[in-house]
Amino acid sequence: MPSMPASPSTRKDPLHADASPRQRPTRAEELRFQVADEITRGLLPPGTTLDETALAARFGVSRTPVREAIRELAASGLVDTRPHRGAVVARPSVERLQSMFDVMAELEALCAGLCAVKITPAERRALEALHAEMGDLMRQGDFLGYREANETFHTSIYAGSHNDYLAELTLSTRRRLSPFRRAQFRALGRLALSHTEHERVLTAVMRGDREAAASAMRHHIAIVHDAYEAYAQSL
Amino acid sequence: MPSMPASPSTRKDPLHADASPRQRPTRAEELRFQVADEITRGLLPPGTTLDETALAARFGVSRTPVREAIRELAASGLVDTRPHRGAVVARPSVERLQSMFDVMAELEALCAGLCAVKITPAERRALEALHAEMGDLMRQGDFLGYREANETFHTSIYAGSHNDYLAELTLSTRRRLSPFRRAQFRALGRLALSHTEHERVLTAVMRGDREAAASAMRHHIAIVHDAYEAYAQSL
DNA sequence: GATGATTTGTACGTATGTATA
DNA sequence: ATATACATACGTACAAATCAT
Repeated sequence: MPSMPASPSTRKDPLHADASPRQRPTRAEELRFQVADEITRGLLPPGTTLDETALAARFGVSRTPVREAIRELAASGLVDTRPHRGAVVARPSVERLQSMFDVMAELEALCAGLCAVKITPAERRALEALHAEMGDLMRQGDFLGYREANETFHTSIYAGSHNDYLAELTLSTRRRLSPFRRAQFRALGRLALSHTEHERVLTAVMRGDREAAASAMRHHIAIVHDAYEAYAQSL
Repeated sequence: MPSMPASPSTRKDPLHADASPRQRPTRAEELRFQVADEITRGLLPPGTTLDETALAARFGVSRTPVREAIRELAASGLVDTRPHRGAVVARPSVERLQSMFDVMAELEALCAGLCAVKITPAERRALEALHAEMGDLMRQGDFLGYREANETFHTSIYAGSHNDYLAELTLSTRRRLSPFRRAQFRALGRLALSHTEHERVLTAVMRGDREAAASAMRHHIAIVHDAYEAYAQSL
């Protein structure tokens, strides 16, 4: 009795670098995943209040799993909760956003640096192939495709660091920031610039040059950051 | 061990470095805080199973807030949960522990580096005073006192970075690692060495030398790490 | 500022899945 | 392997706090 179209066959999200060893998913877990996805995709913009009863009704479950999902989202930083006052999608101040971006740049740089030293031949090939593919997507002006591949590129760098904890921290930070990076690749110029930055990261990684890789990635993230400072103004 | 009933007067938490704006604490929040504290203090060693019913009975509440507290602890990484199979205090593998220490060193180094550049005069004075005090504690062989002051020293460095998000990440990582650093200052030699390392960090910070501060802190954390590698072996 | 409506927090009962004999 | 015991997951009812009037 699928009382709700809880999306049994939605498009499989390739954004699955979670730490939980997927057993049979419980309702609370599905909810958490679903809501987290909607937050990062921008369907639930920062500041949106998350009404327990409404969510429960929407997903055809009781409030209990909804509450647990919200708790977890709060612990992961995607939502803010205040006792007896409900939960809202996190809406960090401009200062905090700046902090997060600064840390993001350092974390990504650390990943890239470690990646340059620890990447395996197989990962190396995959990364090169992905970069080439992204070149095509860029030339075709396929913003959506590039955006998706870009996620894979970055998570591949995280994985290449061969430090699981670092990869988790970086991915978690990336997700927390994703609601504020929606308009990232709107212009073709941005896309080309991003690709050039990637190129620098990639060559440094391929050379095994840790410092250069870190530096190039730090620069790349800073560029990305500048791209939507305007958005932050609107807070 | 007086696992008293209801206990409406459990308000003795002097360990408040949390990010949430303290309203009236809810039961689930108190539980989370309490259990987190017991985990980091080593009273609930890694691998301990957290029985919902037992915890509920022990704290004189129903299972509902216990479950929510456990969920949050799981999201923060202090406990591991598997669907329908309960929760246990996190017991990372040696490899993962290594990952976490490596990241810890980098995060602390980043904090120290930023601190060197951004510290305020007031913070500067407080840090110097604290360091001097720790010198006394060391000479007196006051392990417990030093240990406590050491926490303050490090969190002061985090705060001095003036990057709230970085401070949170670093503190969170420190907490996750604390169950594995229990035997840290057992020998006087360790204590003296720690103090010398702090001295190097401090002078670099006072000089405003970002690179030196980061480097000194990275080295310090690596030392600390080596100090209880033996412990990790026992996993 | 007090009161009623609404929402969150907690207790408890039941169902379901896991572990053990 | 089947059945039994038990812990967890979920639903529902009620209490408490917030907010709207």
